[in-house]
Amino acid sequence: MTAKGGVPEPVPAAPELDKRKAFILATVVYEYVATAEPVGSNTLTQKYNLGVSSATIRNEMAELESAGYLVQPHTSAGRIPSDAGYRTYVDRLMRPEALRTEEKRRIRDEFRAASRELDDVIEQTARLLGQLSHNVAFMIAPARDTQTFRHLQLIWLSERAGLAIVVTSVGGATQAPFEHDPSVTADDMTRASNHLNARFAGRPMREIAESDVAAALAESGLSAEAGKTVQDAFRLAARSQEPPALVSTGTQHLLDQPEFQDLRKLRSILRIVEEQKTLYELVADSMTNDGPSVKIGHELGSDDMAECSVVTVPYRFGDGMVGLLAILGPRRMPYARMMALADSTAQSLGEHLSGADLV
Amino acid sequence: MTAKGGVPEPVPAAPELDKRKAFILATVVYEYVATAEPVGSNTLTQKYNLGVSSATIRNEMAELESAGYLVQPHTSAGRIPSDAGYRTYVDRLMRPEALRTEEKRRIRDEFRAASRELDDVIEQTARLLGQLSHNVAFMIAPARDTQTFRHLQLIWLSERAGLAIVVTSVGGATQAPFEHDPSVTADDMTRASNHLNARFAGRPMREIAESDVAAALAESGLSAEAGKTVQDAFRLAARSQEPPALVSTGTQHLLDQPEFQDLRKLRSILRIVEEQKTLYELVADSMTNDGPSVKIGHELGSDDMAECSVVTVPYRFGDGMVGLLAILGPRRMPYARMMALADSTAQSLGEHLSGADLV
DNA sequence: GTTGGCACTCGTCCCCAATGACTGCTAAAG
DNA sequence: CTTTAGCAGTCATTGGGGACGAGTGCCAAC
Repeated sequence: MTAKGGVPEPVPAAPELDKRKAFILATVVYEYVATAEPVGSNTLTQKYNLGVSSATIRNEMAELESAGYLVQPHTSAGRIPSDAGYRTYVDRLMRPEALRTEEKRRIRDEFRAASRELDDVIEQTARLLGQLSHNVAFMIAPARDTQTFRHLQLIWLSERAGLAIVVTSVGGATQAPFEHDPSVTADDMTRASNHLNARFAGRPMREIAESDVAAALAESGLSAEAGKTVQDAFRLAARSQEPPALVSTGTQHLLDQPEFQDLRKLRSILRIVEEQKTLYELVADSMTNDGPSVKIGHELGSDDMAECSVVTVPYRFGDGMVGLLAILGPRRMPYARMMALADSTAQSLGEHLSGADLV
Repeated sequence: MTAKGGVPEPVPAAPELDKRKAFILATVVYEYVATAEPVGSNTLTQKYNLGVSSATIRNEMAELESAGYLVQPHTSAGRIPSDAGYRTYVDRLMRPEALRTEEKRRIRDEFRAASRELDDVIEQTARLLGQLSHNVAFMIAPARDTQTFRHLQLIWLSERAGLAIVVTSVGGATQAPFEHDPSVTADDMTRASNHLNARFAGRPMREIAESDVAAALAESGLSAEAGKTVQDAFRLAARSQEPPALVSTGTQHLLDQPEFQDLRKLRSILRIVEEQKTLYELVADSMTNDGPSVKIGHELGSDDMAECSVVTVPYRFGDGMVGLLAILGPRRMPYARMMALADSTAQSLGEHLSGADLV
């Protein structure tokens, strides 16, 4: 009941699946992931030491199919896992994988030489993950509202117009232009922004409500006009870059996958990857999870992505900032390894970002 | 000697090609671009009114082949244009196309609603051009050194560290972190930066040499230490974002082209598009050209791109700022139309960017 | 210089038979 | 009640072979 050829498959407890069914399901997933060919009862008995004949396996597989874990591409083919099959495999059957110490070190080393600018780090991490996973990798920058407010700076470019710059704990500065009524003096506005800085510096952006800003400005004793202008400038600069930047790499790896030789499927996936908004929506909810999450096939909620899976891991750093790192590939992906890669990378990224005095 | 079916082809003067050869070459390019099928002598005599028999055309085509303008994919196929054939077509044979007024207006209208932030405008333009051209479109942001310096702002984030922000005429602000020796007071540095602002505001970045900055800081009478710190901060902030940002869209359109059904070709192209650096190098030299430029097949200097062509148009705005807009597609592309699209888009983009008070 | 005619090449298409990888079922054995 | 061997049946894949046809080059005649 242990694997003979290839990597051994574990046989964990699984409620409604008896031990043998669980082993068969796990082995079908493992074999299909490795070969991309539907798995038949003979392959199973020949490559793995099951102790029973192929006829028995056939019966078991038929039951696994009617229970929804396996499907047959066509009558005379072997079985491949369904979404539910993969799901069970990921949740309960597979042996979680840890990277070898050497691999972990290689990843950590990649960050040693990394840039100190958040945008660059994120882009470089995406490239690294694309290379390591041989899949599409993409990164979502930490949402603005998980960052800490540091400074609002008003820069005068002309009599009536200027640039408002909001500096947060990472991710550098975002800016928005503002104009102001001549009745408001630059001096007033500078004092108003100083007041805001004193009052809110070090606070997480999400805690700085519009009403608080208004109240703070009102109590500063400055004219309502000046307060209003500063408040508008602050809001615009704080809100820019939303939704957060998304960078993706490695689309060329999709072409290596036998399931994407069909160009129609490939095209719709490419379109979604390019249209960053859709991609963002597919995984945004995983940002609040802890550790690696997996979405398999239709779980992604898009027919175009039905043949894909996505592994995501949030990366955290500093004081509660959180972004998302993701691997997108065919549903038939080595989940344990992808999760380990993503997890280690998120870990190293988080350490790098926390340790550094980032821009 | 004029076209019968389809759009008529022009018959311009062409030194070593007599009128008939020129017409045949132009027609082969036109027909091949339209159908993606090698063009034979019969197709030509049937679809176009040549006044001679197919045998004569065969003789002419054989000569065009030995002169290097046409090639035969295999013995029993028609001819397709070579790089040189396309080149001659583009330079001397094709009738330049202008967009219909209605199309031009549609493009102009797209910009009416466009963002005021340069990065957003560039991204939106890339998407627009991808859609219009049904090809890959990419944009190179205006090089930093074509921009005008407006303001250097030092922001204090702690006792010894801060953020230097350089605001230029467009493209918003770029920033770099700096640290300073405690012996230098913040006040000194602020005065130093004020001095720089007074001295250089409104000057093109490329004219502000390191030595000028050093000289200006020296003559300001501030300590060498303060001057040095400010100079470093300025240099770093000014140099960030180099090479300029590149955004691309429309890779999915490549999949529609019959020449890229072969996934090997597709993969290497996708890799290059993703690796923005290579793409940048392929076309960077066209930035100084005036109006549309075309690079055909091997002219791109990359074997991987041998089946592609790129149409580029610089877009100019403000006081000498220049970026690049490009369409990348199969060598078999409707050059006149692509050039017209790119040109009109660059025009509208330039107008939008010049007219607006951009961030 | 042009043309019609002709033999020749060669990629494409389609049909069809052979193959073989599976299955499900059944009846017998454990 | 479970397991197994055996067997008939299904069906995608493969490869051969012939027909097709598009297109060429060449040549002799105009």
